[in-house]
Amino acid sequence: MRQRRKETRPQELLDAALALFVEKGFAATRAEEVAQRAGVSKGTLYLYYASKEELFKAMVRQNLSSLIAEGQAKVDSFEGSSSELLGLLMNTWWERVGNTPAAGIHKVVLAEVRNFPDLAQFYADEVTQPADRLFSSAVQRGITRGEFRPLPVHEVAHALLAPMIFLALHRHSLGACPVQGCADIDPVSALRTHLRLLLGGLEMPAVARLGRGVRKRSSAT
Amino acid sequence: MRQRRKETRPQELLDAALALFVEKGFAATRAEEVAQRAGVSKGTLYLYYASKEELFKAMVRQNLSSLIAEGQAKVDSFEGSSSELLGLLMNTWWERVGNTPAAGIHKVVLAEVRNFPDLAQFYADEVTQPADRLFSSAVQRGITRGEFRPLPVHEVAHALLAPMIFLALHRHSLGACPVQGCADIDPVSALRTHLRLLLGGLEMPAVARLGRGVRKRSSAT
DNA sequence: AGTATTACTGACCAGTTAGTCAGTAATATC
DNA sequence: GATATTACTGACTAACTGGTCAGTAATACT
Repeated sequence: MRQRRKETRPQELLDAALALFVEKGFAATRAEEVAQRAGVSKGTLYLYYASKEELFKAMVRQNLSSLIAEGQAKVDSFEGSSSELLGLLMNTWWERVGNTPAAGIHKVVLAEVRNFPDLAQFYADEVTQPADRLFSSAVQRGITRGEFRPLPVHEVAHALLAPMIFLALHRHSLGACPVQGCADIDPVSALRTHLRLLLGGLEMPAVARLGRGVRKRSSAT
Repeated sequence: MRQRRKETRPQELLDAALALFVEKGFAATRAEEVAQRAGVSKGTLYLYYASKEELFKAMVRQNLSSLIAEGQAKVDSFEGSSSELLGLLMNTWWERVGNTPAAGIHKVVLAEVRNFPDLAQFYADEVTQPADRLFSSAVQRGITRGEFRPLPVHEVAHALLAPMIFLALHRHSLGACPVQGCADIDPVSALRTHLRLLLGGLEMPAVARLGRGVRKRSSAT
């Protein structure tokens, strides 16, 4: 039985698109499949979105753009220590992105931007750069307040983000496959270990904070 | 002019396959394209490899399997400190994998295993698990010798590997696209910062090594 | 030179899919 | 109830691709 529900179609199509694009990738997902999952015909899909690519962009905006803005606001108004801020950011990211289907968007973009050049600029403007600003500003805050050593901000942000995103990528690729002999790691525990390791190298040594000079560490310069 | 060069065809096909699979992905690369790049016709490609999938597997073996075995040998026979070993491993990985087209293989697998389930088990057996063993054994060595804190080995290995692989992934996706306003980071410098951060959290504090008790660090447990 | 062997070719087959549009039926208006 | 509007449908088009195989030509052998 045919239904007319102009208001709810876009959202239903975006939900279907997220699930299928993440599972199968952009090119390998058929437009008709998205339509079917949303309970409409292919023609209806093209009534709401001009092309598969526009559907994808709309889906990215819905799932990532708002979250990043929210996180930036959190950084700008945070009151506690910068180590706590980093922990909060990481946990929030994991709950709101890493542990949801949205994390799979990274996988799709990573894999297919080179085949769809238009998506590159879109994703850089809409996701990559705002996310980088977000984490970099949190690190910069720690350095400015004398809590963190004066390391290169972007590189530290990279070291923070990379294992999280990597973990998320894994869950949507090899981690989602039934593979023998591959012991899965617990994400939450891994992130805790990761943060602990990084803070060890990032925080000012206690001695330096007391003004008694910097302890010589590893041979790395 | 037609040529008969039975001996060199497989290598030429593998080289072409690596370049094209990395650039365009597995599904999006046409068999005929690989053949053309190798200077033969599509029929010849199928003379040497039974299917596109077998071609891909052969290409992975050629480019990754030998390197991992070599690295494992290096770990097993290493003499210096474990921090130096980690530095050596990371630099070697970057020179031999991260900074070569081979790094792009990760991207392809990450993106497409779910559409080609056979590849999952293959890649886990041939690459993921050996590589994990390699890095884990280096971390375990440090813990056993009392140089590193007794943290979860696999999770530390993950924190080590992830930013490297992530960097390599980036160079073969968004990093390869002409995008406005995206300041690229210097890989070598980023890896140095990364190792420095991790060793900060990984190495035993100097006080503990002298047997004067463990200094309390961050609030993380 | 003539013959046998085989590396190589490319037209072809069967199967796929983004996007279109003429037509259908569910609602709104009178 | 009749008419107008429009959300929705699905057959269709045009273009593409993994894999095949009958045939071709380069080399090896006699």
